[in-house]
Amino acid sequence: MTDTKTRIAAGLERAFAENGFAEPNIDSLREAAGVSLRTLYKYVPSREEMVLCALEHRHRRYMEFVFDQAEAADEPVLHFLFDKVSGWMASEAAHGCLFHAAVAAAPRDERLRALLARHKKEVARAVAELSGLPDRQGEITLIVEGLMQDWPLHGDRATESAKNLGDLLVKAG
Amino acid sequence: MTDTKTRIAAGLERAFAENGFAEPNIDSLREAAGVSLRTLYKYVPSREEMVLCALEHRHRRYMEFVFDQAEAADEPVLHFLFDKVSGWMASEAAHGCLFHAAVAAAPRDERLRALLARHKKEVARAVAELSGLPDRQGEITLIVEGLMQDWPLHGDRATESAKNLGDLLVKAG
DNA sequence: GAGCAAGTAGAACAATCATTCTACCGGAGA
DNA sequence: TCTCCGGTAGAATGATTGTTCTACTTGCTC
Repeated sequence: MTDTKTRIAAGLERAFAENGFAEPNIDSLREAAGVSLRTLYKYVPSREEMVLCALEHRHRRYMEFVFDQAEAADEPVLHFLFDKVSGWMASEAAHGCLFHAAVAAAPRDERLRALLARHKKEVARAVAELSGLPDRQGEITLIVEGLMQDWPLHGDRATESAKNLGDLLVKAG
Repeated sequence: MTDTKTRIAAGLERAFAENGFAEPNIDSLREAAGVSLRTLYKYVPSREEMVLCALEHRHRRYMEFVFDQAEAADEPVLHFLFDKVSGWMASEAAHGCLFHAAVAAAPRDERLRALLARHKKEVARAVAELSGLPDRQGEITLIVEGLMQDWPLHGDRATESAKNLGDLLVKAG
């Protein structure tokens, strides 16, 4: 039995991922969290905090989804990475990166910007470690960002483009 | 003297670009448009329409900024393209692509999604025509998307990564 | 100079919002 | 058995929202 705070965070994450950050009001967030209004505010005392809470939960789930069991790959490591990212988009992020979406909705919010920066930094570090191409970290990051942005529009064609670029990167050393 | 509708569209575009789509209320939009409330509603009869109006104006300005005078380039054409895009980010889009931001704020809005798709399609077509690499359209689009997403975080380093990837693409033919 | 088109300024309104508060319930431990 | 603890249900509140409306001004044209 997961504890209440985690259940709330998971529900909030799902609500924001499905409906964006502008639309959902407190009552729909409460319903998604599956909890009473009083309990919701007890654990997450304002709407702003609800956004941060959802994103922190998102970060943990994303890192686990993309980077766990990475050594089990029997395909080129960048193909494996881009397939994982595409799989994440397909199952969890049909509307694109949730962190960029949050910042886009409220670009003046410094805490959100900081959270985005921290998330992307940790992703870049994990990517560099996984790929074994530390001096190509910038290029791989850019491909991943492009893939996440382009996937909602072009689906698997975006994945193929990412893999092609990855191949060129590997070949060039 | 530009006509009223254009002045309103320009003001709305600026307001949404600076403050995102969730935060600005009608009165701040009115102020940015530099017009009275009555006039604002006369030309743009709802907040939803204001978003669409701003994005249509944005599209025209973006296409002009990035793709006009493209033949005057004396550097590799993809370098020219990525510099243009970076220049756009620096002067106009410090928070990333406004179309993706709009959709991210209200992912259920079909009209917004359609506008995003149309914008990206026209950009992809112009990119293919400019680059002279029509069968690499997917890869170039992905680099451009990655650059626009990554630039707010990494600035010129993102531009360099994009150019490196572009060079690999050209070399591979 | 009358009339009209196109604007400003801002009050009024109904709806919705985030947040707080009151009242109640089930179970576990002393 | 009593009594907290952690929860539910939902009403109350006060601020804010998008939108509409009234009253007034300015410049152009017949």
